[in-house]
Amino acid sequence: MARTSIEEIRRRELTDAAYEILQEQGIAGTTLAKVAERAGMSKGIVLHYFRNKDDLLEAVMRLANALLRDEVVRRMRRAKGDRGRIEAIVAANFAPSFFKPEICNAWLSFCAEVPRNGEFARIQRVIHARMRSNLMPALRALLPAAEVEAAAIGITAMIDGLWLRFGLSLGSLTREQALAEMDRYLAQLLGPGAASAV
Amino acid sequence: MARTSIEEIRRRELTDAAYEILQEQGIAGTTLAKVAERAGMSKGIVLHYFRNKDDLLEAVMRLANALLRDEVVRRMRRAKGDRGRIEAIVAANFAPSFFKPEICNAWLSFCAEVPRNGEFARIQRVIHARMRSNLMPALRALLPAAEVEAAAIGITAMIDGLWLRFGLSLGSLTREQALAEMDRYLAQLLGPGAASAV
DNA sequence: TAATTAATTGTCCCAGTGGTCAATTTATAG
DNA sequence: CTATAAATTGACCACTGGGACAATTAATTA
Repeated sequence: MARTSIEEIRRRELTDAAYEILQEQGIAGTTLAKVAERAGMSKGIVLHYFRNKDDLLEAVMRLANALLRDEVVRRMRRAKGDRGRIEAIVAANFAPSFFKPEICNAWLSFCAEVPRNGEFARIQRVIHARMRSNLMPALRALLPAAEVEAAAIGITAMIDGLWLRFGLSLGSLTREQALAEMDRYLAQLLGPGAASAV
Repeated sequence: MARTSIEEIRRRELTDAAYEILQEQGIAGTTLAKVAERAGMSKGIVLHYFRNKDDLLEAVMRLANALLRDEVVRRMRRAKGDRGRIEAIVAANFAPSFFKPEICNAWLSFCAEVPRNGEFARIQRVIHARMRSNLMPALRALLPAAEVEAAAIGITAMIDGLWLRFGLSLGSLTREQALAEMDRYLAQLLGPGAASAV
């Protein structure tokens, strides 16, 4: 059993609480006091475990990022073949446990601050880079070299676009529609493939 | 010559100033004091012409929206044929005067608040609805009925996704790449068409 | 048990914010 | 020129939020 220090536990509890509040209330609404209350602790403790508010928010984004990364990894392990790997990546991004309006809102709040927060920007770059490096090998195996780059951009853009629309227009875009749209796009790009398991 | 009241002038000056600050500093950074200073007025005057901060921000979003709408209208007028109309809509969304990181940041700040601001949500719905109603007639003329809906979602998602990526990953995605990506997508969707003029 | 360290609390502070308002300046009209 | 209305200012207020910190409590260790 892994030894878990109090510090690790508290940081995780506070990060979880902050993630919840962020989803509900956005960055401005994510107040140290609210986070502390949600976590059932005093406000003072928050700044005992995090240098400042930005530090806490960074932890939140790393958490959200890790959650997505794990989902992708889990599905890629099960995937068969290059096409299967790409479908796994897509499916992970639209997994029911992630593809929720509240989570989209959290990402959106985060993205909106990227231009003014160097560390946020760094995390963002890491996320993009990972997505890309997950996609590329399979795309290289499936497409002529000249098309690989454009395909990678296209897939990520389509994912992001559907997320955005999903998060904003409550109810007017369903998860099923989003998945169908991705399938359709992949079919155009890579030719018809097996129906992806959800 | 249209009679322009002082009130109209001031509101526009303040809205312009707020739009600038929003692009640079996000919603939280868009302070009444900063807006007033940028517009060369006193802080008091801002709340003389706008009920409150949200009211001002709404005006900003309506301005940004109007700027995009005008660009779309202008290009659609020049467009020939259904395919041309769709290309015009796309081209408008990527026009050099709009497709700028700062403007993307402003939109992002706005989108991030949509879930918590009813009026923002309303404006957002209007924008989506207009985009859709611009697209639909041409798509209906070009595609089998069963594909129209998915095509509309796909095009808007691709546009949004490219915008998002463009705004966030400074420099790693160029306007040219984004346009190429859209052309490619439209070609897949509607078959090869004339190279769209920029 | 005593001493030391770690965890946690609650208070205090201060800068900054949106918002109000009476006072003042400027324009308009009689 | 005067009176009235409109435009504009700047001082002021209440409040909130992030952050600092001394004090307290709980846990460890000797």
